Amino acid sequence: MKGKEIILGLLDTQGPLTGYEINEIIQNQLNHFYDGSYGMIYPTLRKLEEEGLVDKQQVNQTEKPNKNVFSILPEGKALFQKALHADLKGETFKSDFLLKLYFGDQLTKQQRRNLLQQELDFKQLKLDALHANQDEWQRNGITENQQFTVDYGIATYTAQIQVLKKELQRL
Amino acid sequence: MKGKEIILGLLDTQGPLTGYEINEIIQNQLNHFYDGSYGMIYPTLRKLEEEGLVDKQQVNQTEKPNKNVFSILPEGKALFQKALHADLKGETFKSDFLLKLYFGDQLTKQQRRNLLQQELDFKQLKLDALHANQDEWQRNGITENQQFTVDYGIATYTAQIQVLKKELQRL
DNA sequence: GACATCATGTAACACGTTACATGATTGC
DNA sequence: GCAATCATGTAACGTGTTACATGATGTC
Repeated sequence: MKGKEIILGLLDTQGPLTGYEINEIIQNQLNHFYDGSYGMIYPTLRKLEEEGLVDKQQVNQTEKPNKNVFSILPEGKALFQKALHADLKGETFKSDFLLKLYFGDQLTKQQRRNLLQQELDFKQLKLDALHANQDEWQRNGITENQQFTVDYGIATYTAQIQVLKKELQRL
Repeated sequence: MKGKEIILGLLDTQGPLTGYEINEIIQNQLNHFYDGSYGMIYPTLRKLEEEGLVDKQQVNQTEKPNKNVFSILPEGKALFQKALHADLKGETFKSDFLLKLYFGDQLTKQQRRNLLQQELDFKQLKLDALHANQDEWQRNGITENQQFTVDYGIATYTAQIQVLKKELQRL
């Protein structure tokens, strides 16, 4: 699944949304298994509209800036269903941290420690955010499957934090 | 770090290599934190040569097809060092599996089970490959840091396999 | 004769990133 | 006056993917 299908999926399961709201969901709920930005969201929404897969409605607001609310159309729903039932694609993971360590034979002990510590802090932040967000999310309703994606993320981060801590102690 | 720097890094740390050998290393040793293919390797090698960062030498072989062996040049080494000491970039992770589950409220129980089972099989394969490869790798020499990247991968996959199994049992 | 391994490459395309550019409203 | 939040978008670029295209040598 790519940006296009993910936006369709969000519109299909959460109802009409603005580009801004789509970004919020991606940053908060999909953060640990997908990564998107405005630079992808707005151009994609425009394309989806051009292709007749979504519908745009302008909403004027007085206390806030005006906004464009997008709704999914039947053609969009069909395309999303197709994507949802397509063959499972492999995941991609790229880690600058592991690459640097892999090549980092020439690094000093202090530089290695720094790398490990930075990565540890980073992962810890991610884990905290996941926990914090889960509480928020549960109040607005979360499905069993979505809860599982959170559990999966927590388990992954927790295991990684453990390995990082262990290695830091060893050094 | 991107393809360009990774290839430079491999040539710097492992000595002269062919495109084919670079691919082998990426598939076997970097597999769990980087993903590259011939479609990236050969065009990148050509660019590196054009930029004067690597040197190409044709080697004729009798028992095997002829090959092009690439060596890193001082300019290439400098660029690689720069990349190695640059700020740590965040990682990217994209999981088709988690995306489908996230959106998969409408999926039947059987479809969910299939997804989980497929992902479990997939992760198990990755873990087995990592273990198998480690043995091979250790014989040819592995640095402490490289050993850590393996441990990190094993810990991650193991944790994920556990969550997947638990969820499968629950269903 | 078929298959695995070694070996190299291109062309067209898709996709997303980065940087830029703007601006209203609310609350401190 | 300033920061935070809400809100939208484009242009240029970089990077990698997909599909295609080829072929030698060794081994079962």
